[in-house]
Amino acid sequence: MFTLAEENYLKAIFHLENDYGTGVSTNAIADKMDTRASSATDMIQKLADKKVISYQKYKGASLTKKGKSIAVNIIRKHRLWEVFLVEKLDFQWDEVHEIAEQLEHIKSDELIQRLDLFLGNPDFDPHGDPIPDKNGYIKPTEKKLLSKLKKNQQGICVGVKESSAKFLQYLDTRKIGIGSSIKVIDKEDFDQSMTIQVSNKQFFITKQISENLYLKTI
Amino acid sequence: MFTLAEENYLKAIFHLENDYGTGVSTNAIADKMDTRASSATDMIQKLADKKVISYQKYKGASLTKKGKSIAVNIIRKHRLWEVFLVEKLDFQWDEVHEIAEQLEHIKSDELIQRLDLFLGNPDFDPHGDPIPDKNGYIKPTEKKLLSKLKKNQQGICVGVKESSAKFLQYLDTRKIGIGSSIKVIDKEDFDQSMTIQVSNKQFFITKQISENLYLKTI
DNA sequence: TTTATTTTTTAGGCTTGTCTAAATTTTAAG
DNA sequence: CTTAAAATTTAGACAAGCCTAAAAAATAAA
Ligand SMILES: [Mn+2]
Ligand SMILES: [Mn+2]
Ligand SMILES: [Mn+2]
Ligand SMILES: [Mn+2]
Repeated sequence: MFTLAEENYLKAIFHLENDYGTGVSTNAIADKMDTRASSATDMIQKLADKKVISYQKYKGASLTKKGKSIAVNIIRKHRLWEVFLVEKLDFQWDEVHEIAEQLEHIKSDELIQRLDLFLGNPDFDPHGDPIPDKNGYIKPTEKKLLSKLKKNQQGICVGVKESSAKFLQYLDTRKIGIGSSIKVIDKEDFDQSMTIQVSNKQFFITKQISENLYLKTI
Repeated sequence: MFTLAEENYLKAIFHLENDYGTGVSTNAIADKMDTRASSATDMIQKLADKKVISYQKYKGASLTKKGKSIAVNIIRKHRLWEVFLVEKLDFQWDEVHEIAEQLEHIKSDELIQRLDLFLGNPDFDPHGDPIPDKNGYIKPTEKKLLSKLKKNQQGICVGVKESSAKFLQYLDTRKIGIGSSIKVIDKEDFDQSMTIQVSNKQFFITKQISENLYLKTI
């Protein structure tokens, strides 16, 4: 059985490997966990002892099959609970992450299986992130950052890269959400800023925004 | 803010004061928490420092107003989650306690308020225990142990004193649940055993059973 | 290819919550 | 009232997770 801290480290390593490739540095882990490098080293050594990561001194860490499976299961729980909070309890998408951070550690396979059923076996969480199935399989989806689109291209918003409350609230003010149709009206070469159209309204966004919105192009 | 361990001790002290009166002994607490007396003493001292119990060396502990309020809130959360598990996820009443023991520590007032609403502001949990309202008020209900009934008296089962999975499963085999109508057909003076009737079936129960079933007499 | 900088690990400490063993206090017996 | 037993507290230790400061290794610069 794994402690809350261990589970959080495994999840962090999973996301880091996902985002930046295999072999995660001590500093990267410490950064993500908001702890000191020495604390990260301690935990890395413990996780290596438990065979959930492979690790050689100074060479970074990678999840083993077992470690990955644990991490994915936590992510599955996190995302299912987020769906519950939004779909059943009417929370907004910017309010659910912190609560799901707690709920993801509740230990009961039966609970998650029943929750999944209760929610109608959803494929995505409120932020557009895919929900791994009970075997840990994550269906690959083709999605593209808005920043990669050229003038006159368009698509449907299917996810956010950043999912901080701040960013999500910004999107709310612009009426952008999962399912929104977005078209690039104009793109500035110099700073990658864009004018986009969202349901007959046009406005200006910076690169920082377009780099955090995933679209499915049509 | 209170740690998980602190919350569990507060809850234990609340239940002990409820069951056996004010001023709870170190041993009683250690017993309920399944720890050693020395560990209980450590925690008692910490909780006294935090002003959530009043305590004098060798004299036992009692919850302060603040401590009681924290304890009741945890119990509220526990019971609401139990309702959720049974009503929404179709768990049996003997399967929910352990999961609720975890869920009761999730920290979010908003979550509990919304959960309460989602469940239709239930008054009782699946074991017949009252759910404190958000101000910590517990509506007093008149209920009587089956063991107190005399021959030919009857009532409706409104709760269980013991709520171990074992006991609940025993009740299931006899088709006894919340709402069941129970009549005392015969009572043996010597050992307090009874013959009872539950929906046109009669059977024999020991004192140990009748002392753990709450009825509302009619 | 040395030297300087950055990254990582180690050493030693702290807090929480637990334990065993021993000391102390209270309560029960004689 | 004195002694024995039971309850409670204290002392000292340990694991988990974190920290700071210092040492060691890897990487970058000169
Ligand atoms: Mn989240
Ligand atoms: Mn999410
Ligand atoms: Mn319960
Ligand atoms: Mn209950």
